[in-house]
Amino acid sequence: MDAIKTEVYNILENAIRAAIMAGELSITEVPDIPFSPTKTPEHGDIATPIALGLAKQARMAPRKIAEIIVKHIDLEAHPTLHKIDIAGAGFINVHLSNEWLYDTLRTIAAMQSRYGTSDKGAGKHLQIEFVSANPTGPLNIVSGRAAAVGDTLVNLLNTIGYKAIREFYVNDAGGQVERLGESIDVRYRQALGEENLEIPEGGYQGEYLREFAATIVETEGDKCLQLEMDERIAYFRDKGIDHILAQQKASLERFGVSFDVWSSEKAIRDSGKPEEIIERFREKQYLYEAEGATWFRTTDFGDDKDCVVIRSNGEYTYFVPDAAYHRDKFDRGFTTAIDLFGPDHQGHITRLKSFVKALGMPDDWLEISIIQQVNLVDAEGKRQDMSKRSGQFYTLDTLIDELAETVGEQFAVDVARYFFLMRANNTHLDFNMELAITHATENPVFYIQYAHARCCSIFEQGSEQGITPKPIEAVSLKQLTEPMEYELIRKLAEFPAVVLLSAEAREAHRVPHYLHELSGIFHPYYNQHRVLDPSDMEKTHARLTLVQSVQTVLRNGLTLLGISAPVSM
RNA sequence: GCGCCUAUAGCUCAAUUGGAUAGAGCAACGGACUUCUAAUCCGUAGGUUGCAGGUUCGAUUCCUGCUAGGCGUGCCA
Repeated sequence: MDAIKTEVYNILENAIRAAIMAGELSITEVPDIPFSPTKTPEHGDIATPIALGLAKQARMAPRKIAEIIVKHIDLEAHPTLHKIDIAGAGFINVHLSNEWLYDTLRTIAAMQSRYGTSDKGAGKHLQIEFVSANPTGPLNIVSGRAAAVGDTLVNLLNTIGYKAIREFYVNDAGGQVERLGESIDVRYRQALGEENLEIPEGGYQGEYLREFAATIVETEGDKCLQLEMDERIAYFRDKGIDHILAQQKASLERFGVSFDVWSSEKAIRDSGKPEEIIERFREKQYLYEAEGATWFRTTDFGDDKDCVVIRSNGEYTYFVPDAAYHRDKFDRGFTTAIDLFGPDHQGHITRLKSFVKALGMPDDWLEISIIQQVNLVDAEGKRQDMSKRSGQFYTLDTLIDELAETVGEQFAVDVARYFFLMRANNTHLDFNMELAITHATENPVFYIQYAHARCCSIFEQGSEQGITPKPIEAVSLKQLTEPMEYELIRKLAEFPAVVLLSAEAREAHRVPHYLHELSGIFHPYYNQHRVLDPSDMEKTHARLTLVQSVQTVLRNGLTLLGISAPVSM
């Protein structure tokens, strides 16, 4: 599609230039020619509203302009063009010749799993940071959404030629992990029979810490009580971080997400970089002292309030290591860093961007996108609170467990990933468990997977009848004459553009929608037109080639999403 | 109070970044298995794109002001 668009662009550009030369269009220079999507085959394959855009400047009716432009195009000289129409308010609709359709099939056949790739990214290094959940509890489903989105974005970016990596920032230092240590301490002592103990303010109430404490009692008995309280809490903190981090990793692996780099906040704190950051901020006069604390002037960068970077007790707030961490990313040579934040971090966006700017990095180097909250809706349609502190959160593992009961482990992961990916990042997502479980067979992901399985089934059936697909050079593609076949190929041709757009806009949800649309053409086609027809082998082979292309695109698309492409269902 | 996000069919959401008649899936109703898998297909119905202005050839998309919901909001991360 890209090559053909360029070709059409050039043809149109030359036509406009010729019209200007002939004195028929009173405009000074050839503008950018926009293409608009064609929603129906009647509008051709490539359309442009360029005549509408020129109307004012040329002081002429759009349709008249379109006529002039089209007059300067010699269809005979361009075999790829079938015909050109002027329609509506002055749209120029370009219909391509069938040869273009066949080329699409040839391209897919030649590129196979690489169909959809491009070199737009030119090998630039990108880093996507996502999930980055505190090591204080199991991953909840918002983290699951972030994991699915981040993982897919990396796939998409790598597909269009970037070198993108997945990174997880572990907040293994600071107040929250101290509360973790204290909470484990309480559970540990409770497990040993001590009474009248309560989880401290800001601590973690979840059942998982009770279980974890029980395993400590099992392996170490009561000997931890011999430690001083401070030492004991630090011991439990470190032990807890290791344990919970391992759990989080296991959940992510189960979900099909593996990170390339795990960064540690503690390591950043210990590296001396926070001190350098503070020094630089101080030099540039961004800091001031007030109320016993050190503040950063985020208001200089458009925030509504300044923020504390060094607390009155002398400790850094997490802003400092976070700023140091982002400086570190920059120093590692990434051309762009993309952070996927949870909904509770939106206040952090302006601050972090302020730090990035204050540290002399380019404005657009850091992209931040919020993965909005996931509301778990239960059978009664009631929303459930998923805060970690409340202790009644719903974890990613629980979600997959519950789905797996009905559809099995592999499909559970597939369904969850698809549900998380099908919505735009910045919209709130209602995850209706009841619907996902009881109507599992009506899930869009099955619709797509079934389309793929059907393709496979056709080949299996064919080989039983002794029909094996021929190489595309030996196939008479002219046999593909049905409108649905035309529609199908047009859709297949869109795939690389969908991948490109999706990656550049950081909008993973476009891919699931595309695959659903493609399946929505294939299923009816399958129902209405027989592929294997022993009485017409020419047509059979042409259709097999088409089905192979559909299969390839479905598989490539599902792979991008981390969803399996089953050969049978 | 201030900031960010959201508002589109009864429900959940799309709409190729400003283009042509705003599209899918659920839910509802009526049909199709002697067929390459019925996890499918065919048909019917569903809309003042939250409200009011503005920008222009053209707005679901951009701007302003409202309304409603969610989230965030100076020493947690």
